[in-house]
Amino acid sequence: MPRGRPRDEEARQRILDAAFVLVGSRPPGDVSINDIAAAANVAKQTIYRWWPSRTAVILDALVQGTMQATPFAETDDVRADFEAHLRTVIRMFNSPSGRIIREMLAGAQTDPALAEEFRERFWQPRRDLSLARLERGIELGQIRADLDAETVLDVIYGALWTRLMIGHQPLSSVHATRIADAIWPGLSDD
Amino acid sequence: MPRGRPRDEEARQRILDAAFVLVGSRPPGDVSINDIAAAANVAKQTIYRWWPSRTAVILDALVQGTMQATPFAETDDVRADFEAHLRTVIRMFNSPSGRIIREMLAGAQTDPALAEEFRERFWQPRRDLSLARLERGIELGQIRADLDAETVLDVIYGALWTRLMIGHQPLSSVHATRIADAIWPGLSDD
DNA sequence: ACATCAGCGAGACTACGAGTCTCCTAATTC
DNA sequence: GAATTAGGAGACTCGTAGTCTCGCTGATGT
Repeated sequence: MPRGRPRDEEARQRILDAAFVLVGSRPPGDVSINDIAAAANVAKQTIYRWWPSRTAVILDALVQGTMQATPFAETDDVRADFEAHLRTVIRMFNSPSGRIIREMLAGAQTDPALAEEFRERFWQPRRDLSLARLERGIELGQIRADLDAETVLDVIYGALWTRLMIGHQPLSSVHATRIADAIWPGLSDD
Repeated sequence: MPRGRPRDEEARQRILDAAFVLVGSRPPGDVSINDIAAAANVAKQTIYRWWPSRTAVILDALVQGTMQATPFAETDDVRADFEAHLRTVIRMFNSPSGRIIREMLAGAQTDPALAEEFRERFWQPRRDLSLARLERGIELGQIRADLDAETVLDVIYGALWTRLMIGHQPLSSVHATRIADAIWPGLSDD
């Protein structure tokens, strides 16, 4: 046990919860670090003792609050699995998590360190899951083997991410089917 | 002719040029309105007399400086046209315009008015060009007619926009071919 | 018991940038 | 030449991220 008063784990949790709820429910860019501190019943310094910046807290809140939101089922129909996964991602984008992701992306454009952390902690783990499923689909002979895997994933999920960030069209679950309809004939190995 | 001293059109141009050069060449988020005013040899008030906000100036600079950067050739091979267009977009994303777009997207996440203006003045005009080419491809019998056009464009270009914003992988012109390779077999009408 | 150490709440304080205001001068119309 | 609007310079306000200080608290070590 280290010297001194131990960290208050409950306060830590209150901070992350408050960040998630506030940023997820208010107009984007509208939540200051003071707001989070007040909502968590915590002093600002307590936040800065454990996180290096405002965005770092929010990223933590996002990672914690969105950990299990997009599970990847594994049946013997790879297309169906991807379509189902697209639907979970769409639901997640339309939830508070979607707002938080948008804030993180905004920050990432002007803060390379945040961008790196976002990719490492949020983007890449999900990406790896999708990649594994894609490779399994190739093994199963359901997906062409001659394509660049990163590109295939960019194509599949890029449509969603772009709508999230540009907002040129609404994003609903029918979109999952439409994307699969457009892409799958070109991906399938027959 | 209206009363009073006429607007200094040269100053207007200097402001837009300075904004384009500065934002396009410096680390993102590193250009203040004072920097632009100084570089353009202009008083800050002169900027705010004509633009409502910092981001509005930069969006104007982007629109003006990127107007003709992604022309859409029309041959009788629709796939080749799209592939060529993807290459021009990639080149544009890797130019100063790309940095400016990233700043605008960052701002758009927290400023709905900017988001709307970005879509209207930058996104939609290009989108309309792509849409027209896509519909022409359908008429020519080179592209399936049963797909949702917006989704097809999301899929084609979303891969690029996502790489621009996430930065998980570099974006070079070989990517244009890879995207076409992955998508076209599913789009072509045969 | 008591000193020591680190965390906590409260709130003052600093740094910085967006946007406003003021003052004076310049260019144009009536 | 009076009125009007723009431009340059720079002070000013305001809000927020992040720092600092202070008195207090909950642990450990002797």
